[in-house]
Amino acid sequence: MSLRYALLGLLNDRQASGYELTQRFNAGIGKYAWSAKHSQIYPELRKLEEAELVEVVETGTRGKRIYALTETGRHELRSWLHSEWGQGTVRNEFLLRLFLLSALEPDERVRVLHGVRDYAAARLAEVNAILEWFADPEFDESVGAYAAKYGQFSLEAMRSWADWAITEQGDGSSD
Amino acid sequence: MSLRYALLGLLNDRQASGYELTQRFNAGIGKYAWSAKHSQIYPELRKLEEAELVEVVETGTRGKRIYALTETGRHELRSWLHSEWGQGTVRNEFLLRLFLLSALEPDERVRVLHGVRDYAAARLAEVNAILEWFADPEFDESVGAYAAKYGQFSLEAMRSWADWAITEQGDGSSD
DNA sequence: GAGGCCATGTAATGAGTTACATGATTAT
DNA sequence: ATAATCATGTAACTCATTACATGGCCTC
Repeated sequence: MSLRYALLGLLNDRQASGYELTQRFNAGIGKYAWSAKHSQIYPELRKLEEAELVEVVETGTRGKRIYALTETGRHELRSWLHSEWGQGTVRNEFLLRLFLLSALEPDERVRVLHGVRDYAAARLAEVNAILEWFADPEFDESVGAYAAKYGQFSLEAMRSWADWAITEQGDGSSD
Repeated sequence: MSLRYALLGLLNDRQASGYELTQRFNAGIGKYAWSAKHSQIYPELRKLEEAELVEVVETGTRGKRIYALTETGRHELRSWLHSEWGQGTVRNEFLLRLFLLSALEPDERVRVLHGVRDYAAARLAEVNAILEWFADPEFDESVGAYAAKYGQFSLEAMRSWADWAITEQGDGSSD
């Protein structure tokens, strides 16, 4: 059901076509929280329309259909956000790899850990750039602001963890 | 393919039956990184056996089959851990909710955020307990040690984020 | 007019969940 | 004997990815 709410949430921010929603899934949300391809998005929008949670507010050239939330849809989204937050689906290949790291020899592990730290640092730079963008007072709050800040905190945590893991391994060479 | 590697990784730690692997999925890995039900695990183990990545090393009463990694399997697991760590599958309902938080009115949002902070704090307590357990010198390193430490870092990040988000909302009442 | 992007769709396949189904062993 | 736990499996369904398919619009 999460895809459904992801779509409702994005449409709550502003109305959009399936194509545009697909783009947005490739950006923030898709990278960090929930991803979907157009082949899943288009049929889901049709279903949401049928359920009257969204409606087509404009049609354009070459079959373009712009969807917007209905009041029912907005209500549905909010009641989901109020429902239990614990333990939804979690699927994180990255963390899975961490769980299995002990399968490597210490020296191999250190090499991999350096890669992780670099990865975290690179992502953190991305997120910091986004946060500066949000700091511009021209925006007030868009969907991404909370998530971006969360990304900053958790990428810093990842980087710190990698540093810890590397020194734990007896290799103190940093950078 | 991740399930496959999750199983290989758990078996690398020590040999196990499908039933036991199912239990382990309900604990650490399943809670934080990757989950699976027995109905998916049993058939996958059969496939892994056919591919000679695992083998049955012991059969017990009532159809019990204990699997162990083969050399091929161990090699497969390691080469996966050496392959590209960037951007695997990410599916995190919790983070999705964060992305969509702006759909709530400020006061509702604060209420939800308090829930998030409490959730993070509770999970952090869990993880800290596990880490004390690992600190016991009787264990050296098992699968979970790196992951648990990562959990500690990232749950602290989540708690800090929630605190930040709550004060950002104009409600400074902490604890 | 060629190539890239906009825009939507369907079909086939694979991954994952829920429900159905069975039966042995252990503890009370 | 009854319930809980051990132990494995299959079937039906839903969710998600990859591949196939079409065509308009815009820029060079």
